[in-house]
Amino acid sequence: MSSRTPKPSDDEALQSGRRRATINDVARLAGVSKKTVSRVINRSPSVRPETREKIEAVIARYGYAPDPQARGLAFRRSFLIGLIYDNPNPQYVVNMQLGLLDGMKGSGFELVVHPCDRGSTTLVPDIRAFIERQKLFGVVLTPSVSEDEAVAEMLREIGCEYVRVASIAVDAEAHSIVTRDRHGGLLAGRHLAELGHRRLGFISGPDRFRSSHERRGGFEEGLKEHGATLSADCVAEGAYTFESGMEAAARLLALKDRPTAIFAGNDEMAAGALHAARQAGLSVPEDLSVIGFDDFQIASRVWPPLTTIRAPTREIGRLAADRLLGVMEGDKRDPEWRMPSLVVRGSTAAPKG
Amino acid sequence: MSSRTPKPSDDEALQSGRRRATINDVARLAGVSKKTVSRVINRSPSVRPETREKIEAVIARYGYAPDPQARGLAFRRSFLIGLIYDNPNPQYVVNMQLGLLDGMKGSGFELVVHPCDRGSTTLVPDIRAFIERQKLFGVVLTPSVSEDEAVAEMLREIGCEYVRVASIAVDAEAHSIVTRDRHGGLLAGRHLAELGHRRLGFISGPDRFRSSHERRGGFEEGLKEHGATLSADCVAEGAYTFESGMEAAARLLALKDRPTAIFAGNDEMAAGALHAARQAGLSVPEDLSVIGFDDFQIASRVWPPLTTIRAPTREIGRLAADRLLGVMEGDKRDPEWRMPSLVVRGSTAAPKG
DNA sequence: CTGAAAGCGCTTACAG
DNA sequence: CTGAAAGCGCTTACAG
Repeated sequence: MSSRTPKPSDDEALQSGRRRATINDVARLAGVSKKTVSRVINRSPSVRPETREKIEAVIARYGYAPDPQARGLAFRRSFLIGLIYDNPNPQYVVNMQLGLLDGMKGSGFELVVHPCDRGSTTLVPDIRAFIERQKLFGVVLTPSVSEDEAVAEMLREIGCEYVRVASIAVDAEAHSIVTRDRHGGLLAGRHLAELGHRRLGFISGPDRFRSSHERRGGFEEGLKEHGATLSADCVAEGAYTFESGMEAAARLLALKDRPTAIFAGNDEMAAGALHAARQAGLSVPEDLSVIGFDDFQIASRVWPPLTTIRAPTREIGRLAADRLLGVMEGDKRDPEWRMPSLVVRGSTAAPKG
Repeated sequence: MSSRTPKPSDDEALQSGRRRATINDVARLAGVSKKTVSRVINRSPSVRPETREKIEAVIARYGYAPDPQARGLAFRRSFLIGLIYDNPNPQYVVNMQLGLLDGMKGSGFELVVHPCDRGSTTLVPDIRAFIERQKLFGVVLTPSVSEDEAVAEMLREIGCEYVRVASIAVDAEAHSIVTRDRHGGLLAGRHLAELGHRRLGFISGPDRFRSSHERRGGFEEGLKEHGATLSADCVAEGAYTFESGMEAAARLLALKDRPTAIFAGNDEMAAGALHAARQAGLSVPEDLSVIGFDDFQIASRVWPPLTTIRAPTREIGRLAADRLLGVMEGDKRDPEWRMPSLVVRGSTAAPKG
């Protein structure tokens, strides 16, 4: 029986730390039932203060920590949170993980990573199997899989907690963290327009990423404030990769009336644009201004260092974890800290002449 | 009771997929005891073929998958594998995770990530608490925390399975994956010496990383093959970061008799060296050759693209998972696929004159 | 406010 | 080769 009286040797093992304390040990040592210990663990209000203190003393003395597996089995739900992503950028993934871990610190939850392929025909059942097998407490989804309605639908159906990180509100507030990419695009447009650029180029991300459209929309807005516009022939589609950025920029730079400044949808593509400019014999920023998006490490490694829009990915991850764990009800912090912001470096300048 | 006869409504739920099958369902439906089902799950040889087939048919029919939490509780061990790391490079971390996931695919294990701080005074107890709380099946450690003997000692003490990824054999073969950084260094030295360089510079990683020393040792070996040597004044210590590489390179380039080629301990520092060269008014590779290590994305993003040593991090991760899960006994593949290799790009050339 | 019983879904001895 | 009983460490009704 689980509530049997332990043999003397058992207690020795406990004392010496060779055996971890269980709820039964705590109950016995505190002279209460395990149910009452359970109440303390789960912060039930209906425990007499003296009883609570007595139990907490024993818990502290023996360094008792409830077994997440046993609790999970009884709760029919684990203490694991899944990060489901298809964004291939390592820096994005790591920053997001760090942010989630920031928010989960001390919560007793652990982070399980689950890359996926948005293009897979078995995407929804695969994710579902992952969640049900591990009985995940909840999941955090990042773009572009966060923008998949079929996935969200399935999550609701099986009753899994979830938070979707996306550039616009794709779900109820309790289920989404909005990254405001549009605002970042606006800052980029404003910056270039203020420098005096009037002939502008844009390299978009892939169509399936909502951020591609938001960044462009914001960009056009920013230009408009200063009477500039983005003409359709100056838009090239990329894939958020270095190579695609290089190719797209090469196309834009081959135009008879080439742009004097290019806004690339992310830093990787902006780095590609830098290479394309070099191959076209153009100097940055003298002949061409380039601005990126993300402010990942690469932005300051290339030459010239990229002016870019800083996306606070780690902070966003922290918010996502906070929301998932329900500790974000009363967040009254300045919302600015989670907004994209402009970082000016050496790749942008006023146009010549 | 767990073996009670289910109510009709229970079976409906099962049929429709609203309820997941348990070992009791499978046992009842197959007309055997749950113990026998357990034997099939755990691949026990002592089950009659016909019995096994009958059970497997039911398992397939209902898509039964054993609950890892319940199994874990009974086994006193979870089906989680921890990645414990302190390497701050996002690309390294992500590549390693992908490799581990490659090796874990289909195994039923999940990956839990656990960044740590090697400098923390509570490093060992923190890791220990993480492992014991989650009852991890095992852990994979990467440099530099993989090189910490106190951590390894604790792992053995608590009987946790582990694999240490390191540049040399720091442990018994069953517990280590060797990345052969020395060989990579040798390729770098050979390459530069073959190009004709005789005055060489080296930017090392931090002292606590064994790879710093291995890469240097190999480098000197490679030079020696061609009668070249690394003089002590041409060695600068970095910290595997971009900024440290920039500073270290600046110091080397300020020498009266400056080197014509620099081997940086990793790509990040090599990128820093490129910036330092530019600031010193030197062209790469005309005035200075630069070679990195890792072949992470950054290597092909900077200008000129870096000649570097490719470290097969993802493959190494796969090997680590294979070893941890014990599926690597009979690995007869060509060991070359897990060796560092030379990738020649635009940052190296013969010295002038 | 507190507890005894039953159960979560598995496995480990122990029998036979 | 197979099974009934007890247990892993918790929580959920249900009592009182």
